[in-house]
Amino acid sequence: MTAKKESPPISVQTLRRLPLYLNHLKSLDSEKIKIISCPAIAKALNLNEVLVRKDLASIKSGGRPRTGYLLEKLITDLEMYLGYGNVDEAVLAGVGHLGRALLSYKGFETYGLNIVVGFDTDDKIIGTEVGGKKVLPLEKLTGLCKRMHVNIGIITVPPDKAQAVCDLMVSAGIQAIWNFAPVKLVVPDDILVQNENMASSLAVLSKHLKKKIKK
Amino acid sequence: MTAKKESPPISVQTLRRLPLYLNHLKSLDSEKIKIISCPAIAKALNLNEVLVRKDLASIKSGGRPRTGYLLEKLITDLEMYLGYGNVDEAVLAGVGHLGRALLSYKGFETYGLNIVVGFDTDDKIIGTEVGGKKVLPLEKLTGLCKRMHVNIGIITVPPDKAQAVCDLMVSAGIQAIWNFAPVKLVVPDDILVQNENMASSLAVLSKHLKKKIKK
DNA sequence: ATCATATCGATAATTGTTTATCGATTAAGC
DNA sequence: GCTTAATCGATAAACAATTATCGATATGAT
Repeated sequence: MTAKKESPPISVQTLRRLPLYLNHLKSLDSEKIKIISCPAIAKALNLNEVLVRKDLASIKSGGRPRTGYLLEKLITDLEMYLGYGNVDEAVLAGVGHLGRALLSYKGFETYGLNIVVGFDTDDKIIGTEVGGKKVLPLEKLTGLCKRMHVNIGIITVPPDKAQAVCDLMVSAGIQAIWNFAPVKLVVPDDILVQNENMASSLAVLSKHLKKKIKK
Repeated sequence: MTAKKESPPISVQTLRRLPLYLNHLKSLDSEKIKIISCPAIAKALNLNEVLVRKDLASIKSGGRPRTGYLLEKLITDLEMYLGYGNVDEAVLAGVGHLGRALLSYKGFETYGLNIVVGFDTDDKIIGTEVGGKKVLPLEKLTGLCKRMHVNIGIITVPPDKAQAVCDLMVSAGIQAIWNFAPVKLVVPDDILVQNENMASSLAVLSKHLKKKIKK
C-alpha cells in the first residue's frame, strides 16, 4: 500500500555491527583474499554465522553459494551504506579532559565525522585551540550551528549541565546528539540521542567482577 | 535443585540503567524530597514507569503503595548494589589522546574505578606521568597485574594492536576488559569485554541523519 | 470511619533480537 | 556429466526485553 521503494528498515543492533564487519574486512589482505564467507567472518568476530548473513543481507551485497562475498565489493558497499566519505560536521560542548581528547582525535574523519569547533564557558580556555579546533564561548553555539547547518552535537559537559546544553543544541537545530554525560537526556521524538555512558559500562564491569551477572 | 540463595539474575540492560537512576536521585534535594515514586523517576528520565519499577525490584528496595520509595534508602541501596565505595583497580594500555583523557579523568573513583598506571610502547612517553599516573612500557603489564592482582584492563590502543593487548591482559589474569578500540575482541568465556565502540555509535548517528533507521 | 486515588507488585501480552532449520545454488572432485 | 559439499537466502523457532494490564494496599480527603 504505502510501501514505496524505501531502504529496508534496519535495526540499531545490526547497524552497530556493520562498522565491525567493515573494520575486519579492511584488515584482510585483499591481494591474497578475494572472497570472504559468512562463516569465516562469524568465526573471526565470534558471532553467529546466520547473524552475519542476515546483517549483510540488509545492505544488499549478494553473495554466491559455496564461495561467499566478493571482498572488495563488500567493503565498498559497507562504506557506501555507512556513508563514509560524506563527512558530517559536528560541534562539541565541554572542553574538559574528554572533550579535549575528542577534539584532538584524528580518526573521526574516517567514520564520516568532522568536529569543527568546541564550546565552553571557562574564560581560561575560550579563545585557545585544541587539536587545531577553536574553543568558543557557549553563547555562540546557536548562531554558529544555524549558520553552518551543523546537525551533530557532542556533549562532554558535567552531568548537571548536560540537559541545558542539550536543550540549547536542539533549539539550534541539531538533529543528533552524541552524549558522553552520565545522564538520560530528554529530547523531542525526532532528535536522536546516542549515549556513550561510561557509568553504565563501569557498572557492568564491576558487577561482573562480583560474579552476580545473569548467566 | 541447584539453586542456592544466589543474588537474583539481573539483565545487563537493567544494570546499565541503575547508574542513571542513582545519578538522578542524587541530583534531587534530599532536604525537600524524602520520598520518590516510580512514575516520577520514569517521567524525569523519559522511561516507562513499569520498567523503572521492575529495575528497582531487582535490587530489593521495597517501596510502599501510594507513596513510593524512601529516597535516602534507595540511594544507599543502589550504591551498595553497584559497589560504589569498593574501588577496583585498573590498568590502561595505549596512552594516546583518549588514553590520556581517561588517565586524567578524576570522576572514575566515584564509580568505583581507579586507574593505577598506563602502558605504552612509545619511548617518548614511557616514563612520563599523565594525570599523576605513571606510564610504563607494555612489557611490564603482566608482572604488575599479577603482583597487584589488578583485574580490570582498559584498551585504548589502535585497532590493529587491540587483540594482541587483549591477549596479553588475559594472560596476566585480567578478568574484565573495557575496550575502546573499534574491534570485536575474542576472549575466553569467563572474561567480560565491555565495548565502548565509537565507530558503532557514529554509525547510528550518521544513519539517523539520513533517515533510514527503522521506526 | 469510609471512600477515592495513587502507587506498588506481579502477571500477561507485545515487541524485538538472536539462533536454528531447510531448501536452493554453485563450485569442485570424480 | 554427475555427485558431493559448502554456502547463501529465507523462514521458523527460541529467547530476551519492554510495555500493558490488573489486583492489592496504604494514604489522604470527606
